[in-house]
Amino acid sequence: MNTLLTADTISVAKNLLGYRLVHESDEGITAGIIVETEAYLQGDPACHAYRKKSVRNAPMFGKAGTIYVYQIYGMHFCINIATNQEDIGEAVLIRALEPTEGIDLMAQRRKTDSIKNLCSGPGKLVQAMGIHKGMNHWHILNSDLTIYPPLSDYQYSEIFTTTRIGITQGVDLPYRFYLKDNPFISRK
DNA sequence: TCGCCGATATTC
DNA sequence: AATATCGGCGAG
Repeated sequence: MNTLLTADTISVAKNLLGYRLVHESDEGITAGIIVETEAYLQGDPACHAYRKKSVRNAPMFGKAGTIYVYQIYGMHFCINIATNQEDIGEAVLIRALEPTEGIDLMAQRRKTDSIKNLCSGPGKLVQAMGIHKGMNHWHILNSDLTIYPPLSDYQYSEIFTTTRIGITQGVDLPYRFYLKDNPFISRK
């Protein structure tokens, strides 16, 4: 578990696929399998930590496993997990989950009955899981929000690699990873 | 089903 | 002025 997060960011982004993200909230437990991630690296113009450390991107410079929650477009939130060594501003964006537990609660939070629409996007999964800004700077291995290795009987297909979604810089970098044929990713 | 567009706050 | 998004809308 330790080396999972301290490895280079590309490896972490790939290795997190299949892991389970679990949130034990006051409203109940929700959980899902990570099926889509993106890597954001040093020297990458799309990375929030590209220029310098700031109040917003500070969690990216935390030790591996530090949670980075930020607001986007004024109305949505996304969650990242910091990677690499402390003071290196890199992270993995969680983009989609395959819902496994607390689906009723997720549906209630998301105001939809479509399972495929619960966690198929970075803003969606944050809402469905009850992830909030207060988790910023927490650590993923020491929080109500945590990760567990894939269940022994969970078989997933190979990892596909593409360019990232929704960015206007670093558009050619192959830093998006998802499980082939998984119906819960953010886009085809 | 696809593509366009507005919402809305924080950062640059 | 730009943004690591989403849901609603209208056209096909």
